[in-house]
Amino acid sequence: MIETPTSSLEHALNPAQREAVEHVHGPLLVLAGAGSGKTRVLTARIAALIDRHGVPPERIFAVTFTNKAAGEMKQRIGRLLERDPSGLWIGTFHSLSARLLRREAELLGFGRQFTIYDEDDRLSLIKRLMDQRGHSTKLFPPRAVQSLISGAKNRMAPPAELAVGVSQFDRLAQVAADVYAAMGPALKAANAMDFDDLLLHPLALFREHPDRLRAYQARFNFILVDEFQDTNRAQYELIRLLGAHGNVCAVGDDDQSIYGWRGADVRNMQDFLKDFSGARLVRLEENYRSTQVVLDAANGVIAENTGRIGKTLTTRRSGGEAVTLVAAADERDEAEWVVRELERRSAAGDWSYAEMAVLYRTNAQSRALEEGFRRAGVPYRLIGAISFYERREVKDLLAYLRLIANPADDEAFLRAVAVPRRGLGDTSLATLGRTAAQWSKPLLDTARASDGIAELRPNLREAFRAFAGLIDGLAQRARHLPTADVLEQLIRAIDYEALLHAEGPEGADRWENVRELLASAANWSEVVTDESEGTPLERFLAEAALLSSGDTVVGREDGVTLMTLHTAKGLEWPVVVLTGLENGLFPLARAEEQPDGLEEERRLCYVGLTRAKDKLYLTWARARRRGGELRPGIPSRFLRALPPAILDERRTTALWAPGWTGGQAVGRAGGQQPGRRSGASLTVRPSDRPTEELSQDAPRYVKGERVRHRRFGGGTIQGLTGTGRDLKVSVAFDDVEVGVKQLLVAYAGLEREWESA
DNA sequence: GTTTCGTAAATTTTT
DNA sequence: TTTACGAAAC
Repeated sequence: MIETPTSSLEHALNPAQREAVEHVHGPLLVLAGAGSGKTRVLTARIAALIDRHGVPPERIFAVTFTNKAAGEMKQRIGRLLERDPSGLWIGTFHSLSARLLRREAELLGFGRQFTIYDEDDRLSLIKRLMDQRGHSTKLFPPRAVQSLISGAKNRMAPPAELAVGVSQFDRLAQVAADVYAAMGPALKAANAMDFDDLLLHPLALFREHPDRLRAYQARFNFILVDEFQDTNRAQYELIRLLGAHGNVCAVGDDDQSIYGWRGADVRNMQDFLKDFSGARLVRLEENYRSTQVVLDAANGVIAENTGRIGKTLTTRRSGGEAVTLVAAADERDEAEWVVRELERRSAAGDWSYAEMAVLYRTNAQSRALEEGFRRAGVPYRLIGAISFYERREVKDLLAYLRLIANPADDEAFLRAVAVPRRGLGDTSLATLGRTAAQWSKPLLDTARASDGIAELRPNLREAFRAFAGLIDGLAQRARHLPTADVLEQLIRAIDYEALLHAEGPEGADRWENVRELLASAANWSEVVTDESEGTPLERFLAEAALLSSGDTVVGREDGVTLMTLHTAKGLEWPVVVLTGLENGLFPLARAEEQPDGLEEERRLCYVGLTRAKDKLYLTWARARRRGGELRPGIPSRFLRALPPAILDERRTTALWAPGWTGGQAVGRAGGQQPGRRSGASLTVRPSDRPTEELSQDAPRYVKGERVRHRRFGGGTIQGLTGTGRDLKVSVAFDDVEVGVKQLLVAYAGLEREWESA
């Protein structure tokens, strides 16, 4: 990340940037191209508001895309001001809304101690509601139901609207509408809000209590929104309401809109100009990040999109190292090549590992990469794959804490009651659930009063009562003890350490995570803030629920960064490797089907390319294991959009080595490849072997391909089965006497006709 | 009849 | 890493 001299920051601003900083009153839309210094503008603007215009920090409402970005921005502002901007409201839409709602929950019929349901909680609630309401979870996948409901919420559409205009045969939409209608009351009964609710409830609050809207409008004199292209309609509405005074600065880039699948709507950028009349439009088109070569690559890709607002990015960094495009045999070979190359460049003193990032479309791809880095002993850090707070042991303990904070949290109850096993299984829990529904009480209350449940055997009633007693006792202590102490007592009470260690060697790692959780709980107890925004325990839980994936780092600080393209938004590195550039993976097959989806994938590719300052590597594999199956891959259509003049095309040695068969030879190559001397790859002139043609031998042998056998002669491949050593091909030989044969590739010694020719 | 435990299948991107 | 299913154990 670019470091700027602290005191003289504004001198470093170009005219457009300065205009964005100095336009203080009235609406402002900043169209900020990639790498055009928008973070710098935002921080300078906030610092100027406070320092030069005397705006108290607590009157500024600044929305960032991740909490990490908020933290960094706050630090930078602090450095500019040479003091801590305490009181400033800065964070994601979700965390700012949660903070606001904590103060106003009671007006909406929620308790102040409401909990935030994460994706898992919501899904399991949906499943339970479906069961309760007699909808088959087999016929109607809960995930599909959830995504319909979430989509409706993001559009601010009520349940009834979900089934409107839908064919009466579209049972899924009808089921979703029914579950959606039941979900509101269920969430309220559990005193819980899901991610979408965090955005919708403030709107309801402002609608039902105009005085609260006026109060917040009067409080937040200045509003800033980063990554505006990725806001959804509810978020836009929130800004429109809070920012009715017009002092709203929105910063975005329509070419970097990559969250359409979760309700983000680029139209918000055009609507801003309509809804905030007299809005000033500032374009930041000078890129300070990348070489011309990198920008040429990015522009080539994004130019294929239609309906762009349009802008021209320029850079003074003419030229630059060519973009290296690498064809690999499979994902393991791809990882190996990437690791070797990065190792080579690090050894050559070109860049340090911390200056390099490897990006991918799906989290599943991180595994092969991680293994490659580990095998080679090259340090790396993995961002966001599994959040700390998503680990089983952490979720188990957080479920207890949630239940202690909010006794109505049924999802927390169901998780906590199952760890450790208490002899209370599905049947008993279903009975408890039915009774709770009859009594209109949360599960914990029902468990406490389980003596009144005739259907339960006495020992089960006792087990429920004991569990409720445990929670009640801890809740009692939570009133005057710090969170960390409560957590410690809880761990002792359920003998969690022994439970983990009984799981074997893995349990020790898990126990380490528990200790880490204890440490972070201890940190939190120290922070003192306004009581109206919740107890330390409540804020600790909210923080855990709203942490973004980019906030969770595993590995060495000085290592190569590994993360998804989505997580990489807003970041930059001197060296960026984009992996898995194959049709069906990037762009994803599902997205390829609709034009909107494809355009969004293309923007995602643009985001990835523009993360690079100096050097881009692009890799694709001719075969890739997906879901245990080895599948052939062809180069991504995005690669065709790259200007040939800036490309340096290569293939890995594994692809050159004769006799390579599936994954088998890749392992062998890993041991003794003479790679490092010559850079582990050979340069191929594009004209010699067009990438389209190269794709045809993936994996090495592919259906329809011509091959030659020592004894049987020429033939055509009919099909492939198995992987690695067990890879079998069925070949229809030209000699009708021979006919169709099943051959084990590893032993058959087949040759490809074009190689032998 | 229940619970628990083993094995197998499945995952786009994330607040 | 959960979730789903089947079988053993209680």
